Amino acid sequence: MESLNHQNYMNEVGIDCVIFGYEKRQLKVLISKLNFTGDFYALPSGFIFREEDVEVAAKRILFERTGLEDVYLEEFNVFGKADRKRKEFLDRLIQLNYADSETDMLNSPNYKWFTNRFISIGYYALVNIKEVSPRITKIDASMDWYDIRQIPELIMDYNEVLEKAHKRLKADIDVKFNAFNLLPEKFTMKEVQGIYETIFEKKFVRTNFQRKILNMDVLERLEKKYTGAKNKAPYLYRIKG
Amino acid sequence: MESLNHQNYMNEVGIDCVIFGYEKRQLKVLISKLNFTGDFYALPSGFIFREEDVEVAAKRILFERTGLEDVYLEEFNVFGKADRKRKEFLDRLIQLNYADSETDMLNSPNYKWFTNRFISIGYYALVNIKEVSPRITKIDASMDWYDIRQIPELIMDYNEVLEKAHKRLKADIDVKFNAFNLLPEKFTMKEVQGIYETIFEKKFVRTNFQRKILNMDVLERLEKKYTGAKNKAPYLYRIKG
DNA sequence: GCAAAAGTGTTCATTGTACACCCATGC
DNA sequence: GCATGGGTGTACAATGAACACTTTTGC
Repeated sequence: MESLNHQNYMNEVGIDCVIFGYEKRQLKVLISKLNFTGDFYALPSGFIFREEDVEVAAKRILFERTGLEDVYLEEFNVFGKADRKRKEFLDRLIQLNYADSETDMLNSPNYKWFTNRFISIGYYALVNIKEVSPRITKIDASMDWYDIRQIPELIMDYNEVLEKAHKRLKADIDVKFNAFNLLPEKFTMKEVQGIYETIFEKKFVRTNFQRKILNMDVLERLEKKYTGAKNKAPYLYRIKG
Repeated sequence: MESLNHQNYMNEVGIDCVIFGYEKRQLKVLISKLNFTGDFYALPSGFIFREEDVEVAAKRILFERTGLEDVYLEEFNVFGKADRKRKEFLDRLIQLNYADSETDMLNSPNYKWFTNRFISIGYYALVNIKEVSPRITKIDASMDWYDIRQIPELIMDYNEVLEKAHKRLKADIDVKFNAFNLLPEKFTMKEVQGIYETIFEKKFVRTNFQRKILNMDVLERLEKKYTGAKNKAPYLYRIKG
């Protein structure tokens, strides 16, 4: 188990991130496979420096994992059960990876730190999947995008965390008009419709959808997009302001 | 400064409560005046035991202050700025109350504990004001209901906390149908309308309001309420389920 | 019967949905 | 011109707001 300088972190609070991306009519989530024997899948998470604002910490963690700054972020829930199955997960990890030196491990400061009771603050982020080059840390074997309909079994209570984030995203979209953050800066109405249809899992009538979105009065129309296709070129849009 | 057994509490996280009540067409909030020289007003708050679920802690704190169990509770925001003006408040309190022994005070464990960097989880509660007999603790001089339009200056960032709770309550009401929790078990439609008009600060047309609420399909109609007034007796309603 | 307040029905306006129609693009 | 897909207009339905009307209650 790698060494971690605990001193500088708050040791009762952490941050869990649900990072949403969109591609090919699929809503995707960034999930890490841990660099240990055994199939351990986790949401990107991190700790808060002693003198750091929580939101700043969330942005930092997001930057570390995606390389993105100025990401759309929303705090959606606190996970504060006393038992978040953290110990259960760690014991299994140690059993599979450190069978020989198990007793040493159980007495190490790292083990103590990690089995500490943690309250975590859940943030969800909306990113343009094309701009992200997932960065792995020492504890990740890989970081990949998973279709929200095909999420593997995650460690601890992360499946529940993910579910809550998804639910909250659906509720926010029609209120906060935030779906556009899943797209590049400029996009066509068809792309927006694709996102809505994917997230709500239903079709919208093209013409009425266009009016509905434009009536939100949050987009500005830009130049047309000529793709070379033999049909009328669609307008590009951008978030106002 | 009273003694507090820190050992059993998490020492980086706390809970702040915004307790809403309704009376005489006023939306009210429970605020404590601290038992110290100087006008220190605070929101009810508390700490979390090491092995206690956060939500359980919130319910416990609410019970301690109101004597109520099974209160409607909603987590609405995390307050995670590194500087929440906690030290600023404490220093002023000490200056006004312990001028003589100031240096001792600044070195006491209690002072260290209280000036610790705290992240707080904000809950708002909706209660039937008539059922509440506000209970003061040792640090409260009094606990009183304040009209939300006439809130005194609160310590730390509590005015901001209150504002966020109020904003969230307004947004939740039409989605979660939770306004009824401000009333007794049985209530008339006119009382419901009073709450809505107070919270949204506007009048509703009586007949349409009735239909709107009944169409939510969350109330069941009970017997009529005979008050002795010389007019048609209104029906009583209750939350379904 | 009368005044006060509760409950229901009816009309009109606003919004939402379905769909026809027209327009731009490249071959 | 023609096939393809984007943009606008229009008719109808559903919902919401304003208000008239009816019912109940106690004196």
